[in-house]
Formats: sequence, structure tokens, C-alpha cells
Amino acid sequence: MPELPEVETTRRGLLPLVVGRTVSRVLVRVPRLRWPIPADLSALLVGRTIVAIERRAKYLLLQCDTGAIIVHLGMSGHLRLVVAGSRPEKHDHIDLEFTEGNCLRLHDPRRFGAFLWTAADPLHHPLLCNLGPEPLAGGMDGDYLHRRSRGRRGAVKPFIMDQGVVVGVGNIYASEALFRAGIHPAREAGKIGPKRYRRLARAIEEVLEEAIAAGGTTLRDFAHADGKPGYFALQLQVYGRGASPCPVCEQPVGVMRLGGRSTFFCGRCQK
DNA sequence: CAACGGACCTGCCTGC
DNA sequence: TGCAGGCAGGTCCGTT
Repeated sequence: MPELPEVETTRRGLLPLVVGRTVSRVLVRVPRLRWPIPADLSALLVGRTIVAIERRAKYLLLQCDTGAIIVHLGMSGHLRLVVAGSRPEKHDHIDLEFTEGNCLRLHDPRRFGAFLWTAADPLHHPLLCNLGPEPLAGGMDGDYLHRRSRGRRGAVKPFIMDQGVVVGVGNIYASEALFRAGIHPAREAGKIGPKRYRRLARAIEEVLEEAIAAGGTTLRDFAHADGKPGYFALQLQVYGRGASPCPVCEQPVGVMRLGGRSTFFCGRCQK
């Protein structure tokens, strides 16, 4: 579910509701996520104040006065702020209650997400220290992608989804960005020239920015911090639209599998 | 290194 | 109606 725009939407939604709050109680209903939730989470967090919420790649970093909570939403997770004491639903695994009365609740049916604590700089955490540049922070451009792609024999779509190359691009926005750039998703990454990579870098930035502006993409269960959906699904050009006409040339949108993931493209507009 | 498949989970949809 | 199979927004890990 969450790619960069959904995680960023979550961050922006939580920001005014959570920053400055102090944890009064921690409830863990199901401790088994991708990695076990720290057994002493309550002892680690009660009494701490959340001073900032940052995002690195698809990770949310809830910075405390000392240390940080590292959250990943996996495929099916979302964070919402609810009234403390409200009845949990199925798959509501963690509650962080605040002294002010509200409660930050993690919901994640598939449990591919993560909820970890680090006392050190979270950017040095093993999960975060090998990530590529942020696509919306100026560290990623066409020349960078071109350089990183040299010698890569695989398809360009898995290449831009490689979080060690550039972060935040998941399965939806990879198809969308390649469509916008006119590049076929199966084209060999190492054989694409600098000019086309410049176009691709621009397309990635535009698609992610527009998706953030729309509040992300809700296909099934993604929800904002207040429970509302994101509306970028309405602007998707090819993702999930197999066999319907290409919005540019009206040829049916094609579907193929790349790197084990469904991939949508127009065989006429993308070369 | 790079590439690939399997693994981790639940829910939902399709087709028999 | 029931059940099997396939698929879903991620990414780590082991094997080639």
C-alpha cells in the first residue's frame, strides 16, 4: 500500500496532532510484525515526548527527546490518531496513548510493517543506512540515474524500484513514471541514455509530487491520519488499468510481470 | 556486485 | 455454498 506519497501524507497528517505529545501508555496487542515489536516498548516509550516526525524513504521516524521510533507500513499498514479508549478493530496492533488523551494506532492486516526503537540516530540504523537518495530532495537527477544504471542488465522498472538506487518509488508510481517518461518498463536499465534518464527523473518527481498533493493513492485500505482516503487513484494513467484504452493513444494498456510485480504500460507510447 | 525466487501474512476476488 | 488458486501498495535473505 504505502509508497512515498502515502507515507508523506501520513507524516503531514500526524504532524500537528502528535508533535509535542507525551506518551502515557503503550498497548501492544500483536507483537509479531516483520520483526518482533520490542518486548520492553512500554518501558522505552512511556514518559517520552515526540518532538518531530520525519520521513526517510518509506520509513516514518518519530523523533523523541532521546531516540526515535522507526515505523514502516509494509504493504497494508496505516497509522491513525483516534480517541484514547476507542474500541480497537481487527489488526489494530499497537496503541500509543498520549497524556492529552488521543491515541496513535497502528493497523496492519498483513503485518509486513515494522515498529522499532533506536536510541541512536535512526539514519544509522541497519535498515536505513544503505538507502539511495530522496527523489524530492534534490539528490536524484537524470545524470545520477544514468550513472547508477551503467552495467545493469535488468529491466528499468525494477531498477527504479531498487531502494538502494532511489527511494520511495513502489509498484504504482514506477509504472506511472515510466509511462509519463515514454520508457518501456522492460527496457534494459544499462542501455538507456542520459537524455531519457533526465526525462525519467523529472517524471518520478512530478508523479510523486502530484500524488502527495492529492493525498496519496487509496486502492484498498490506505487511510490518512484522520481516516480519509487519498485521491490520486483518479489520476492514475496506467496502473491497474490493464486492457482499458491508453489515455494518450487509446491502444489497450498492456500488463506484464517484471521482478514478480504486475506492470502496466502502453506498448505504443513507451519504447 | 547483480539478478532472481522464496519468504513473511491476511483478505479479497474469481472460477470451478 | 465451499474451496482452491491467484493476487495485493514491500523488502529482506539466501542462492546463483
